[in-house]
Amino acid sequence: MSVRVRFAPSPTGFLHIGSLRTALYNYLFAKHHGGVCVLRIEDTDRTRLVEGAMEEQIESLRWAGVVFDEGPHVGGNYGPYVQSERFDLYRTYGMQLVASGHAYYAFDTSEELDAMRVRQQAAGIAPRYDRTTMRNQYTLGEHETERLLQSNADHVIRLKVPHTSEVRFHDAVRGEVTVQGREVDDQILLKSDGFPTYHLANVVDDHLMEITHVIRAEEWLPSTPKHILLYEAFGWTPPTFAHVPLLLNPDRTKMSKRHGDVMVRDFRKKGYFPDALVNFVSLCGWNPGTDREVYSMPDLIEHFTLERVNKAGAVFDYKKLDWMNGEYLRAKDPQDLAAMVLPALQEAGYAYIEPDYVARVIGLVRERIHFVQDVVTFADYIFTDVVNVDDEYRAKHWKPDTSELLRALTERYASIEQWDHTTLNDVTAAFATEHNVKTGALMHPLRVVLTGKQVGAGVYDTMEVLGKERCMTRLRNGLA
RNA sequence: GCACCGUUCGUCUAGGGGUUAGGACACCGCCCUUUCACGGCGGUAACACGGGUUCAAUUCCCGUACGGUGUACCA
Repeated sequence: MSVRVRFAPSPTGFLHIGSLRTALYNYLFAKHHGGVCVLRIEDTDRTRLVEGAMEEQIESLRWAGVVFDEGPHVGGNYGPYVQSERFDLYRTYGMQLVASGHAYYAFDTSEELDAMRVRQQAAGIAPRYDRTTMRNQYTLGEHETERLLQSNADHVIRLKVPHTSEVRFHDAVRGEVTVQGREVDDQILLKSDGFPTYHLANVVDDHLMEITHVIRAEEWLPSTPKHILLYEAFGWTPPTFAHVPLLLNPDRTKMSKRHGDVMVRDFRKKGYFPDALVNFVSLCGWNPGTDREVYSMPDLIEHFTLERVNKAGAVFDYKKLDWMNGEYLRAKDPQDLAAMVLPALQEAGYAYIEPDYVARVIGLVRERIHFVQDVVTFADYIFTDVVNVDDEYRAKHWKPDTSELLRALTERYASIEQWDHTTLNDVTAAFATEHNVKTGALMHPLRVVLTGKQVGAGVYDTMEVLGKERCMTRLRNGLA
């Protein structure tokens, strides 16, 4: 049987970085096995819907390179792929369970349920729905139940958990997991608004869509027994489950926005490359067992296996991500990078600059920056002729005879025809020797006048990119 | 509280009955370099604890501790 997996986000906000990783693992697993990756939107909570969230999540996933074979945006033979469009289905299957005695009607109000939990906590017992004392078809009896249903009383349908059973399943990441039936709550399957809960919708859809492997975050592990029980109640074969570890904050709690950016769009906006982000995030909780750190999407697909997914949560290391992004920055074609940074240059107010020239600038400084768009501020003195001088830096290197020396050097430069690194180096070195000064006494002042900044690429390389004319102008103006 | 899951350098991780416990990020030092980076070399730094099993345990088993997740008419 060929592999079919799904990523099933809820459209309640922007795509979380942890969700991206879950989606990625699903995608990698599917592609590794030549299978199908499905996108399904779980919008059964009508109160938490956020308009545009589905589109944003799909866009973030597309940006990251996670592509789906089936989904609301691409179609497929198992649709619809949005749960609210499958509404009737869940009621049908829920009623089937009532008919077979695996589920039942309950009429409790939320106040009554709250009171029940308060009582249970006071008594020191685990808060779980008490089938024997609450208002449901068992305590109310057939007639009263029927009467309430006839009168359109608010009601839900709950799973009748066999409390004497033992639920056992094999998790591809964690091995055998066993839970006592008495620990499992009589979960609501159909809410009073007629929509299914995650648990019902999830099981029905995974079955109907012929999902073979459910790869999801560890937070789902505790409710998996409910799902297993549902498969059993329906008489269906459950898929293979794989609960992947969580992405964590530095304090090891579930990764949240309290500790930094967590939305994929935030990373995108900050200038991370999608391939770098994907590379990094795939290695949080999974490892191919080699010393290699850099993997392209095809590499990841080739090497990914569930067996090598870790059990423990992974703290998200922003610093290492930055390093990874730098690796990609240095490996990419400057021409491509130039195209990416053009809008930022325009936004910064600089006149149009030829992409070829921008590419040269990027080649000049990319060892020193983490993000492409850093070039805009890092090398601002190349995009404009306004040089903002770092006074402290100038004071440190500007000696009494510096101005005179530089004036003489400038006139020497005037005669240079081959304005490149080698010539500049030779001419400057010869000049230093003639005047009996160290080259350092020349280099720093040159940097001050030409760039204004202490930090930057090599002076000769910078001069080469700047060009003779602009260098001469800056030197003459700067020494006037 | 209860249930489930987890625990190798600060972080991501490799390893697995006998290893000098390996790599990466970060940090420190040196080299390269007239800056800062990049790169190269080197360094600091880890098997949570206690019992077993075994000739031998970081590795297997059991406890404990600590941590996380879950415990909704949310997903």
